[in-house]
Amino acid sequence: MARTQGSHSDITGPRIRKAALHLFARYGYAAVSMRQIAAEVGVQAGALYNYTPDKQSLLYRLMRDHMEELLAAQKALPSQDCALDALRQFVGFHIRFHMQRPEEVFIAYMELRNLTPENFAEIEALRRDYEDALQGILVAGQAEGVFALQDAKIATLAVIAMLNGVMTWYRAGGRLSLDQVERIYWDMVRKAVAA
Amino acid sequence: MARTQGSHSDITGPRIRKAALHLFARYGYAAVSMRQIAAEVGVQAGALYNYTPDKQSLLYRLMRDHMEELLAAQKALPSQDCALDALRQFVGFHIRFHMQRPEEVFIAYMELRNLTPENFAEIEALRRDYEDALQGILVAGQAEGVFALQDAKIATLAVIAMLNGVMTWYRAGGRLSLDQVERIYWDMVRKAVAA
DNA sequence: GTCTATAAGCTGATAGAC
DNA sequence: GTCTATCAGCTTATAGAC
Repeated sequence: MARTQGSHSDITGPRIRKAALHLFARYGYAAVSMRQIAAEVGVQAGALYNYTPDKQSLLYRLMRDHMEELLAAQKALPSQDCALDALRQFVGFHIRFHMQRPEEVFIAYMELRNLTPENFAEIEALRRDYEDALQGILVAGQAEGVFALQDAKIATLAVIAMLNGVMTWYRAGGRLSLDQVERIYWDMVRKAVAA
Repeated sequence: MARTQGSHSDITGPRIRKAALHLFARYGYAAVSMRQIAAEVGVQAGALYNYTPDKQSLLYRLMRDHMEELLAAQKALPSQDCALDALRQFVGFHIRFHMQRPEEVFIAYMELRNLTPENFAEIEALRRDYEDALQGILVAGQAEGVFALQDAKIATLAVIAMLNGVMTWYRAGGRLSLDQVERIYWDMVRKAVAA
């Protein structure tokens, strides 16, 4: 990957973020050096600082971009006539969106503690926005009488935790197709919150 | 915490592991140095190597001790007459055991990738033993006709993922008591696997 | 925009004095 | 069993040549 001198501002930036994404996901933010990232891209370490002020900003940008994409995609979902349909849609969306970005998802919740307090607060706010979308569905379902929950906030966190569990074991080409996984989880979520 | 010379083999070892536990849980294995651990204990860095051959072994021992305690406690649970009672007991046990050891639990699943392949395989085997205990309950319940699951293995992982979610938000002295938390989760788990 | 060279400091681990 | 001193190598980030 060693390269000679030249000007590549358009492509080096994305390549740096992609290399950081792979390496952070695999070895963890703290265990990865700027030199490793540079080597993966094929530049010297000093060149990275034309694209990021420091290592922390690299991590923050990866996490912020991911959370903003997640929120934008969730907000773009078609509205549904009833809470049950909305929940089914949310479960399917959540599983598929996260399965398509396993590295971003892994980083987004493994590396929270490596953010500065300021950056952490911003990522947390985005995460709460996303949780609130699900909580809104659950509360609406309670009002409709189709869901029965002892505590809507905990139910929200429990559903997300259950769905995120997929990431720890699912591998494309394994025993189950994505459609099957989606059906299995939907069955459990539906029953868990049912009246 | 600075100390003068002396012989303390009986207490220094546990103190080192406790310091490593706190620091690894807070900052992550890769971000914590042997000097930081030594400073927390009140010895010089070189002294640590009387108790551990290296940093990796310190992490491995913390994780192995935790998993073995978890398995021993789970195996010591009184046997139940029916799968529903066994599942209720398992849910209560899991929540309470994990809430009492938030740092060990956090390390046990955040630092898996920092284990050597050999150590990782051993911890994974213990984790699988624990999952198998829950899976046995779910399969027994299916045979009894009280549970209905599309896939027992995924249901096992989903229930554990949901319960582990407690760790991310529960704080002692918060809005809910441990008993309430237990009841809320039991309600959702029970319904999720119900026939 | 990338390079080389460097600053200033930290890392895990070891050797030998006491 | 703990200390001090040390090794060899790594770290993030910057300065200045090209």
